[in-house]
Amino acid sequence: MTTKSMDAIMALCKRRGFIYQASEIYGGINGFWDYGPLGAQMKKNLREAWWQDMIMRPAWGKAGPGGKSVRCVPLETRIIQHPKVWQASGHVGGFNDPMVDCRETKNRYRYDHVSVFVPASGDAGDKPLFAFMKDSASEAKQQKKAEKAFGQVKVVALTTIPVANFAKVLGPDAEKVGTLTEPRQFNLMFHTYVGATASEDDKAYLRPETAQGIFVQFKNVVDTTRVKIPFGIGNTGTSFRNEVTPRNFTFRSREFDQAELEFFCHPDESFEWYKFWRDFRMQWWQSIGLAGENLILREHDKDELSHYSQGTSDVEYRFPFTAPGFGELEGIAHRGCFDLTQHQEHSKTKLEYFDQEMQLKLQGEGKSKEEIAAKSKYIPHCIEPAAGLDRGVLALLCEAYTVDASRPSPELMKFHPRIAPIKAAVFPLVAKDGMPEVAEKLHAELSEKFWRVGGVEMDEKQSIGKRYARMDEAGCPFCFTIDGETLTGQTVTVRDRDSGQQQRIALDKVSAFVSEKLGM
RNA sequence: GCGGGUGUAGCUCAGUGGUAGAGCGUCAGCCUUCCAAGCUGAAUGUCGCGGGUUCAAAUCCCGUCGCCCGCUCCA
Repeated sequence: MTTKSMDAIMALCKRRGFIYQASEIYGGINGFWDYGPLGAQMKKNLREAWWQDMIMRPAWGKAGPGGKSVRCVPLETRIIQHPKVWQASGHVGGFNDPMVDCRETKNRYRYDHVSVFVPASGDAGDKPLFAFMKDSASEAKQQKKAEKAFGQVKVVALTTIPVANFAKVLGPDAEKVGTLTEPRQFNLMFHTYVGATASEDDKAYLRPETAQGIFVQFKNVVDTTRVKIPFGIGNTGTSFRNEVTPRNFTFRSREFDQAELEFFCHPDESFEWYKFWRDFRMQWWQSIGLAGENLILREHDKDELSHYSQGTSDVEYRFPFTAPGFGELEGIAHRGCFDLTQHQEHSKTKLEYFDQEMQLKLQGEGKSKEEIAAKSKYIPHCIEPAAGLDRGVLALLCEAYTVDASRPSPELMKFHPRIAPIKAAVFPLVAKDGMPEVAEKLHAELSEKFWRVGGVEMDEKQSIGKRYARMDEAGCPFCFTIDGETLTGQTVTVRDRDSGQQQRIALDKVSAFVSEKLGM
């Protein structure tokens, strides 16, 4: 396997209008990317495919565990939620830790975890202060040095030492003094202010994930839509994370779109549903063009799991910049009842589900009242397939990018027809002899039929080779050419993008041909 | 955040102090009966941005921003 050139992919994305740097004419802004005309359509196609296959006809109509039908409903929740949402979810608590870096060793430490040996008497004079991490190798080493320097020592927290005195501090693993940076906040959530006065009381966050909106509206959906467990709620939209290091083209962007499903089920069935969604999500990515060995499903090890999770898998793609490793496209997590329980506690609102079917079933089985009550009223467990749409687009771009030196136009994008932003193109072989008129008519017919799913192009300029080449880079799967035979025999050639092969089909069968290839 | 690299036309890049260039692409015309073909012509740049040195800066200096690579981080 040869690794594709990320530089070449990025150049093509710019050149053909898939992806532009955000705010480029102002010098760009780190971690943000815009989509050009082809990229915007392509990303829309990906989102539509997700919406169709996860909400409108979940899992392609497959039956779930126990032969149960899979029902999902859509939801659209806001980027800005009540700040308490993020306290309940754990995002506020988990990511507010100030850190200090060591310029010498490149180590990074939690500011409030660093301790320091100082002289028991107080004044260290011009001798250094010895920082260390409790229960690490640095503790004994620094203690020895400190006792040699001061005799009696005591331990204080680094937080008690003025930053101005950091110049005298010897970092835990450092050889030279004064290598620790001032403490810096690493808060992955974006802040904003709600209301024009923008005081601290108005502080709010831009969501770091779309999932919490689903949990927050879980009760409303249950109360107003007649859904019954098991069922899913899908939510797509933009999320924000202040990534420490945005890197690798759009892979780690600070603003990105997610497509998340929360599938709620009875705790006893949750593991079966987890496996169901895990396996389907893998098949789904394969179905839209990530069919090769670059896509893997990776089950997390036990020690990687969150404390509440009974299982997590990642769908991972081998990007050119991760190869030979893989990068995450989607995580499928068994989240237990963690999120609903958290929101129930923080909001003081009952988020239990009353399962009448379960009650009737248990009654029929003659179970005790206590058991029936316990088993038919519960906080549902939740399976979360959470996909990154921008990462999906990036993986599809990387997978599609192909260089074939034997072709007159070596670079082409082998998009799956469902994802391709341009679905078909119509060319008159030469711009005369009545061919443009026929082409225009066919173009109008195809546009009429397919405008909902993507572009249909018509091009009569320049040589036929250039026109094919342009469509290759845009990833258009089929080009139809009107030639002399069209005028006499009512047939056209259809050129397959990936093979360059042509076949003749009847002019009046072109529309049906495209429909079939698009699976419509 | 640290270290290294880099930034000139849409793309790839040349240009080491003295009039901003090439190839490709794009556009127009001609030609052209199937693969970036040929001919002619055209448009496109605050040389990433800001400051400084200089008679003169794409070029030297300082700062800054973006991108790439490595480290670090990544609920």
